[in-house]
Amino acid sequence: MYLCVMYSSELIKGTLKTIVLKLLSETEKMYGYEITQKVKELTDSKIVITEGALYPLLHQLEAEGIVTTETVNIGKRVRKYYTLTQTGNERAKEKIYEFADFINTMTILLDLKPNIKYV
Amino acid sequence: MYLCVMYSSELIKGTLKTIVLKLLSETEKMYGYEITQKVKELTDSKIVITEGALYPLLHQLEAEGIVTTETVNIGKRVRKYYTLTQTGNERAKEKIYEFADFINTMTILLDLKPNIKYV
DNA sequence: CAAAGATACATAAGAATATTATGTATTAGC
DNA sequence: GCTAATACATAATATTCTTATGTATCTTTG
Repeated sequence: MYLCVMYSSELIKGTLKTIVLKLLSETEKMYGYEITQKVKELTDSKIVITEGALYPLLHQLEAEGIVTTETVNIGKRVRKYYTLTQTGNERAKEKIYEFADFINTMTILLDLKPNIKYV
Repeated sequence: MYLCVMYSSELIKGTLKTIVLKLLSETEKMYGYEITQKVKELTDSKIVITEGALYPLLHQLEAEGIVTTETVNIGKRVRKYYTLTQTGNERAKEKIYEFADFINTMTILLDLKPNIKYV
């Protein structure tokens, strides 16, 4: 699940998958806890992913063939790494593009940043 | 409810309230069907609000004191206008600001548009 | 002028996703 | 030795949207 310190929880619903796919598309392989920490770090604690949302999602992604897993023993503790499959990489690109487009649409709709110039 | 032609529905969850509050903050008073048409028009049919999502939300906003209603008879048909209260205006500003900030965070997180210049 | 589509409201059952809570266990720091 | 952090997992609940259905009027078009 999400636990969002700054934003109302309803706002963030549905972005978790996009975030996870983006991180996995950059880092080759990551484990669950690592993902939560990375998101916290990158968003300055504005978005904090909780386990109740993350783990079920990761299991779902695995079931769909979006990721493959690899279990590694760190001492006596288990760590489960997730890696994007080829399909997963495509899905990641699609999701990120979709979100970028969504941001554009919402920016127009909410009349935000009326004068943006890409340089 | 939402019925989104272009975006996956999960992505848009939670933005409906922000959209409605934004439109009402611009137009003084609007009725439900008008809101659906305006959103459709402004987003080029990329976001289409459906009645099953919209009406319950409007009723909820009324119950919370965010909007007041005014029923007008157009011929034999009824039209229910919604107007933001003072509290509603504040909530609208908050929601829009929150979403703008959320977009910024997500833009960083997803590494979108690295070089934007505001002119 | 009849049918289809648009206008205009409303609600209810179901699905999807996140929240909250709980559980287990190891490791690090104080 | 205790607390916090690391690391996994799941289950009950809540929220929000989807899908479906219902009623009724008005407009357009063949």
